[in-house]
Amino acid sequence: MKNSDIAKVFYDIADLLDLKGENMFKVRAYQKAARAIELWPRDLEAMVREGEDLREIPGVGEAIAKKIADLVTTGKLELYEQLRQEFPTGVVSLLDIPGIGPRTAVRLAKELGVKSVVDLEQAATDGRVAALPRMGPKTAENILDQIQALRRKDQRIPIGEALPAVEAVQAALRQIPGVHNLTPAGSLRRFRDTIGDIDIMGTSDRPEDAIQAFTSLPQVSQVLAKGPTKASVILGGGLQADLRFVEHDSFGSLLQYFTGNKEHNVILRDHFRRQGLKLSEYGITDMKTERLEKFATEEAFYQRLGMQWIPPEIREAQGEIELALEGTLPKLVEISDVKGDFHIHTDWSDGQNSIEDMVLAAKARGYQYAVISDHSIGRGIARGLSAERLRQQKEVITEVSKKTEGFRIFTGVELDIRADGSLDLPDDVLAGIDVVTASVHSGMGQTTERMTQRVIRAMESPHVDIIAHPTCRLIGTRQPVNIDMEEVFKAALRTGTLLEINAMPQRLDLKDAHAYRARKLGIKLVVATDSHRTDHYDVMRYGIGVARRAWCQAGDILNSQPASDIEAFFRSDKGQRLR
DNA sequence: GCCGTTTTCGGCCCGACTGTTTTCAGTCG
Repeated sequence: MKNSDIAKVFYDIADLLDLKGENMFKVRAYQKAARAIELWPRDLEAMVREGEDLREIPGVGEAIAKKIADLVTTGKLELYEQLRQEFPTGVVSLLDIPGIGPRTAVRLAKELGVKSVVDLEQAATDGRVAALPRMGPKTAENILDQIQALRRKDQRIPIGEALPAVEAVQAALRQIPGVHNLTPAGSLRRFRDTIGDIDIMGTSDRPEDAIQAFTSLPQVSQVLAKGPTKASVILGGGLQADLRFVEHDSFGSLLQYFTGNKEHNVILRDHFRRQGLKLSEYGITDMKTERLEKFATEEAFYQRLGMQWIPPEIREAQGEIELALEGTLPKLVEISDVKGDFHIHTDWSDGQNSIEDMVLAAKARGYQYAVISDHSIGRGIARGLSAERLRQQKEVITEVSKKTEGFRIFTGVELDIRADGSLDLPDDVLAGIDVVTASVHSGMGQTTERMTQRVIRAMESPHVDIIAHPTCRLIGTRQPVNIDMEEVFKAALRTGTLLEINAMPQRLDLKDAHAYRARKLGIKLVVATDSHRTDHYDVMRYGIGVARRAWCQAGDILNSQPASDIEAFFRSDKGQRLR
C-alpha cells in the first residue's frame, strides 16, 4: 500500500466524520494527518514493517499511528468500514461539488433523499432544492453550474501551462490604472508541479475599479464571486483565477498570507497567536492593544516576527518555520547558480538545432559547459545514434570546441535502457564518452519488480553516470512507471550514480518529494532541461523550482559547480563519487 | 485527534463572499 493510498483513506475518513457532524477539530486532525502522510518522503509500509515510530510524522499521534499500522498490515480499517456503511459513497461525492460542504450534503441527503450527483442534478432541476428553507433559486442554479463544470473539469494543470497563462493575465491587468505589485501567489509561487487555480495579488488605491476591470477582461468567461477587494473568475481555458487587492502598505502581509500552503499558514499563525499576535493579510495585530502593524514587503513582515524570510518553494510545513525561527534555514540553490546543462539534444537525433547553435545558446546564457546527449540507436524513432555516428559526432564536437574558447563541451549520450536492463551501446563505446545518461523509453508497463531491477542493472554499469527522468511520468498524460524509488536511491548511493531532475515542465522528474528524499540520503543530483531547441533552455527555472522544493543547496546540484570540477568529477572512479 | 518556551487539559488560523434573510451560517482558500 502506497503512502498516497493511505492518505486517501484518511482524507475519506475526515470527509465522513465531517458529514457525521463530528467535532471539526477532529476532522481537521485527520485532514492534517492525511496531508502529512501524502508528503512524507518515506514509505510508510516499510516503516511499519521495520517497527519504526510513525508519530515522528507531524500530525500523527498515538491513535492515527495505530490506524496506519492496522491499515497496512491487514489492508482494512475498522473505523473506515463503519463510516462507509453509514454514508453511501454518492453522498460523499457531493462534497466534490464546489459550494457544497458537509452541512449541505447531509441536508440534501436527509431532506431530499439525494444519494448521488445525478440525484442532486435532478433535484436542482425540478425545483426541490430551491424549495428548501435557506436555499433558493440561485443556490439551485449554482449547483447545476458546478455539476457541469465538474464534468468537464480539467484536473490540475502543469505549471508549464499555468505560468504563461498567469503572465498573460498580469499583462492585461497592468493596463488598469492604479494597479501595482502584481504577483502570483499560492501554489504557483511555490512552484508546485501542478496548479489548481491561479492566485494573483496586487495593490491599488481604488480596488473596486481594479476588480471591476478584472472581471471585465476578455479572457474571463464566468465571474464566480466579486466583492470590493477580491474576485474569482473562470478564464476561457477553464482555469480559475482569484485576484486580491490591498493597500500598498499591506502588500507584504498579503503576499505572505496567500503564498504558503494551508498547513504552513496554520502552523505559523498558531505559533504567533500563542504570543498574542494575530497574522492576517492586512498585517500583524497585537491582540492586547488591537493595534494593527502593516508591512509593505514580506521581508519586513518576517523581520517583525524575528524570523528569516522563507523561500516560497518550501512554505509547505516541512519544518521550515522552526528553522526560520532559529535562523538556520539553508541557502537554497538559485537559477543563477546553474553553470551548465547536462541534457541537450541536437539535430543529430530528434533535436531541432545544430550542435553549434545549441552550444552558442548555452554560452550566451553564461553557462561554462554543456553535455551533448543525443539519443542512442535503440530510439529509432528519434534517429538515435549508432556507435559510428557517435564517433562522427565527437569529431564535430571537437571542431565546434575550437570556435568556442573558454566553453567546455562534453560528449554525452542519452542511452536507452532496454527492457531487460541491458544497455543500448557496448561498453567500449560508452567508455569513450564523457557523460553517459541512461533512461527508459519503452516497455513502461512492466511490474515494479522488473522495472526496478531494470533501472538498477543499468546503474550498476561503471559507465552510466546519470539516470534521466527516472519515473518517466508526463504530467496529466502518462502515469509514472511502476518503480520502487527507495531501492533506486539505495542503488544510486551504492554505485555512485547521479539522478536527474528533468526540468521539462510536463516531466519534472524526479518530482519534488523524490528529490527531497534523494538529497537527504546524500545522492548528488543534476537539474537538466532535456532541450530539443535553443529556447528550451528556459525551462531550467522549473527544474530549479523542484530542486528548491527539495531543499537543495548549490552543493547538492552538480551543474552548479564550475567546469573544472565537473571535469574532475567524471574522470574520478564512479564508485567513489558520492563518498 | 493532536499537542505543549503559557498548557498533559483545553485549546485548535483568519477573513471574504454568497445566498438568503434581516443577522448569519456555510463555504472557500
